[in-house]
Amino acid sequence: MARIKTEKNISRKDVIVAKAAALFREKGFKAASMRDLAESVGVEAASLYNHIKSKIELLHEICFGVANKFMHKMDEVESESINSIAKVEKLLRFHINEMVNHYEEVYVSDREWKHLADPYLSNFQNQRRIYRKRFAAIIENGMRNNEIKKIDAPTAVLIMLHAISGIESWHRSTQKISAEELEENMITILVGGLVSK
Amino acid sequence: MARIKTEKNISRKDVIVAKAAALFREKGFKAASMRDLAESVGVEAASLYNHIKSKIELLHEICFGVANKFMHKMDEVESESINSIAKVEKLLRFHINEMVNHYEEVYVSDREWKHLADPYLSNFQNQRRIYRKRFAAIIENGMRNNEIKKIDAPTAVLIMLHAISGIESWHRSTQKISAEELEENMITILVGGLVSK
DNA sequence: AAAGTTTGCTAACACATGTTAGTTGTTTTA
DNA sequence: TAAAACAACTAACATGTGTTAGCAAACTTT
Repeated sequence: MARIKTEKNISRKDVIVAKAAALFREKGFKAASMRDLAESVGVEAASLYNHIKSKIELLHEICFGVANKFMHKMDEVESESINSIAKVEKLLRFHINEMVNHYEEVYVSDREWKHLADPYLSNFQNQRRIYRKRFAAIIENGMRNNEIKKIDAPTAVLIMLHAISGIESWHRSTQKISAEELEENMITILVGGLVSK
Repeated sequence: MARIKTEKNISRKDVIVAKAAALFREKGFKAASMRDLAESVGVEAASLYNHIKSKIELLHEICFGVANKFMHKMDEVESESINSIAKVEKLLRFHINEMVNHYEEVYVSDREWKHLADPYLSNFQNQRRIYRKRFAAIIENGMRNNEIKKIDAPTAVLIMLHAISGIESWHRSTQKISAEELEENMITILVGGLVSK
């Protein structure tokens, strides 16, 4: 009857959520079973329910944890007094770093949110829509200032966000360039494609 | 006992595969049940097995159908006598068009391939790896000719391919710009981020 | 050390899943 | 039009799923 090990300020639930993120990332939400998760936590499946309400709750935790983090960053960046390109770059670097350092959660939030059920589903979709609108607004502002070439801002946002989700392939690959190189390369290409020359 | 309707040169199996692609795209491979598929085809679940061997076979058909199409295009483009940027642009336009016009299949092939089982899984992953290497080789060639700025080619490939998969969001969105505008915007940003100025 | 609380276990349930067997109806072929 | 092939149906099975009930062990508090 070995207990789930915890460290200071990390609840057993947190441990389960983290393991769930890794598992959902690997197999997908639907394909990952509670028995799989239990094994990875080192416990019987039923025991998980002493800490969580349901499987879907794990997905809530992951998705909204990520969504909130990005929304807060957006608040922060919007309120800074820097030009639009700099704002875009700051957001991109944040996305890249999150994708590199909190791969599992971000990936799951990105790819598995469709398995959420209402009202969480609508809520999540709303947050996403709003986030992208705010991102697009920054780009449109940059276009008005002639920092950014004339393009469709929502399309630019979509390209950038999805491009970053490509870091998945970087993680998977065996001969990785360093995280710093990756970041600089991505910024070069993505921001380079935006600036008006 | 209404039969599955077919047109000339389209087998009942083709109809099922197409419906499966739509369903897998909507719900994900694991979450889509054979009973769901049967309903969408207009038949009982067991009847599907007169035309297909298994659920996973449907995924094979979709994934390798898409993979082969892209590989053939790569053959074609590689053998053309045009500069590297033009090759990249041609490939990108092909990707964009496939994603716009054969959304379901391409999306499923992109997102659901991990549910393949060996030996198909390894085979598919191999094809992907090879495709990306060939794409990266074109970019590296462009760098040697000073058409393309000095960047990590595999990273550039990864950005471009994932950026295009963002067309998913375009499909989902209510106020779409036209497919032509979408294509031009994507090319502007992606190719613009590559060219050395 | 006793009492209370937390966390684990085993067993089981209800249900959804992919798939097969056997049969009946429908088209195509001879 | 009879025979052969095809494609649909109903019924069922085996398996895997998320989850609950009830109990035992291990911490925590008093």
